[in-house]
Amino acid sequence: MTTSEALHMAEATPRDLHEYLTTFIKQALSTYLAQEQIDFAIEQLPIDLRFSAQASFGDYSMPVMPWGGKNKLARKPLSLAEALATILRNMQIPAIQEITVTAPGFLNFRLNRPFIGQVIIERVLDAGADFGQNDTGVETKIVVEHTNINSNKAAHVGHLRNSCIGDSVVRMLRSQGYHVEAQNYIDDSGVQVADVVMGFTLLQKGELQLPGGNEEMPGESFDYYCSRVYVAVGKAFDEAEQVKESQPEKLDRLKEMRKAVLHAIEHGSEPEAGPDYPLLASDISRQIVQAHLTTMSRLNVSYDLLTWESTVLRSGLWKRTFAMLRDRGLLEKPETGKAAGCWILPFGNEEEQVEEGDHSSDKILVRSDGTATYTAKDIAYQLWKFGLTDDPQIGVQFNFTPWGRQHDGRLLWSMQTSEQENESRIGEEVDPRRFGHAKRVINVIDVRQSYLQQVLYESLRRLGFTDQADNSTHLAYEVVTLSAATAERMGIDTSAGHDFYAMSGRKGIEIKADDLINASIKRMLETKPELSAETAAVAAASAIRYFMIRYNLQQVIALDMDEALRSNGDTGVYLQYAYARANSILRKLDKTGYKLPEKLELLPEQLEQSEWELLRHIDAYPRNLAEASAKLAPNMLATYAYDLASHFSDFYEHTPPILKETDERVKAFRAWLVSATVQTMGNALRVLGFVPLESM
RNA sequence: GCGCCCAUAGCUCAGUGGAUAGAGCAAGCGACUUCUAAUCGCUAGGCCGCAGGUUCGAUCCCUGCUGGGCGCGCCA
Repeated sequence: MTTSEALHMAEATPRDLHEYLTTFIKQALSTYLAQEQIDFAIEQLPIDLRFSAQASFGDYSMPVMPWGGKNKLARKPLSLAEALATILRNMQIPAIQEITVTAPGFLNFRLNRPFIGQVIIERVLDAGADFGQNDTGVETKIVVEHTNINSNKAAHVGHLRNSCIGDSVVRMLRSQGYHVEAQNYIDDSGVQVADVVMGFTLLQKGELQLPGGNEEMPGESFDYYCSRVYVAVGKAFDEAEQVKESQPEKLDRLKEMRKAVLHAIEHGSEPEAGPDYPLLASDISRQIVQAHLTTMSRLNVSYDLLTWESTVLRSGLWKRTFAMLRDRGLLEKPETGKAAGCWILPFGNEEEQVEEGDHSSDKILVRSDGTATYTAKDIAYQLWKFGLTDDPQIGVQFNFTPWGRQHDGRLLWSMQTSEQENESRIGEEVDPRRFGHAKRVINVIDVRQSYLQQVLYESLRRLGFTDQADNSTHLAYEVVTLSAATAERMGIDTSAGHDFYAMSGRKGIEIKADDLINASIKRMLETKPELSAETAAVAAASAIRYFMIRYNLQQVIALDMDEALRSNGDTGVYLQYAYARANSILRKLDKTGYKLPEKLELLPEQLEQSEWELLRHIDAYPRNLAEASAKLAPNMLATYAYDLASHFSDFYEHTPPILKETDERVKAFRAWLVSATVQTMGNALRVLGFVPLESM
């Protein structure tokens, strides 16, 4: 086999070893079926090719036991495997060195490693930054909604899990060619914002005291300050609740005020007297959102569009959606019972009458005071994401204005009502069809809102939008809690002896996102004091992003500070370190004046086990990325990247320094291999949302 | 009560209808005059929660049970 023949193979071969071997297995199988005169559809036989469990078996193995059954080929697995092995051997495939059969029916392939290695390296370096990219999703638009923090307080680590998952999913889908729009939906018209607005008003009247002082503390950011205000208002409610027997007027006053603020925010109208709540609320929200965006940018998270709950309301989108729901007879307005005077979406089974006091599964969309619930607004928003609100029956239009340029150069847009035109508009008209109009919508929201998401999709279904309902995905993830050790260190009562303790933003029991990031940067600098501030920040971001996505989405994370800040072992820092080491080799080679040969020459006849392991993991990147993306499972990609880094470390430790290599063929091969590793690692890290560090 | 999720090494977690269940941390031992030791090697550590069932084969699928978490609000 000459180099040119090998190159020709590279073009002719499918994208990876898996596909390459699968092709031959199918050929052999069809030969076998003809030989044995068996009439059976090959597609019915699963080809379960994988890395061999042990190196002694081979490089790739496949069980044929599932094919032997009575309703399949009705053959003994072992003899079936033997027969296939014979056929495959006769095919004289140059890339396959040896085919063996082991009990109870495995077909094992040992490959011609130098030959395969050459093809793999060639393929990676040809593709470059595109290695792993896929065009499956081209011309399909997906909206991914994530982050979604109430605009009333600082982000905490729970929000970080959301944004890290969301941003990783966005990047994975983009790697598969999808046109992805990342939307950050701001709940700026709910009770939480109202409470902070109340807090500011009460502070002004001198009716509220904040622990730590009523003013912003030196160096305190606005979102942190609002967190204190929010907690203080929550406490005021709690205290009023406790004395409601003796002083009922205290609680009544607070509730009255909250109601007034909520109404004002929802309608956006200026009050005839008293404070301008809507203006205050909008001012607070904008500042807090900017603070959240700054926090997220520290983790390299960015968005395409900000959407606002208040905009959904004030544009009339909810009103029109409500009319549509009502006109189609989907809503009810009970005159008695718990939901008297509300507009509800009925979900209860009419056959079995719910007992008084029992829970009803009906969902209230409009409260008896006429205000809309979160779910209601979310239905309208979901319709818009699919472009369904272009329907003349709804026909609500929005304006889109630039919010600002993000840290990565991506322009962030903000959705506004068509009346808000006078805000800083720059330049030309923006086609409103540019946003939304998705084929598929993915909502990254924690698992506690599963029922609400179901209601949402069921509403679409009842409106007749069944395709859209089917194309809506609730990407549910479990919450972040505090480990017992970390909770105890924060002064939380841990006498109950639980393994973990839930956070509570309302009570101020939480770890704030920026505090975690700052602590991580500090730890990086303690570990390696010579690091630049920028490198430490990137390493810290990698550590946190990795920590937030390495778990199954169904896994509750009990955040432990020691664990989250660790910078060795199975961490994001390890990935960066491996990448930096690989880059260092290339730098040093370059410094010594070494130039990689233009063409990849024949590889050494024998490859080290560590070289081979690294090669086949590189080869498997596109397949792993595609699978992780299809399953919306960032943790799968994290695991892949860790394995790759780990195999590189193994190679690094177990082969002599390339710089001192005297055998030119070996030196060239290893240099090429490091190059391919750098390319693959770098590509994977970017999909994970890391900024790859060439040195650290 | 009803519904959803989780249970794998001391701890935190991967894992797959298939061969001897894997990492990291912690513990013990060892490797820096050698391309970055934020690394690597070795040792030790497992009724894969329990009991049935399906299967040639189950840690994985099904049923029941136990323990834990979450949801069931005119909050979001």
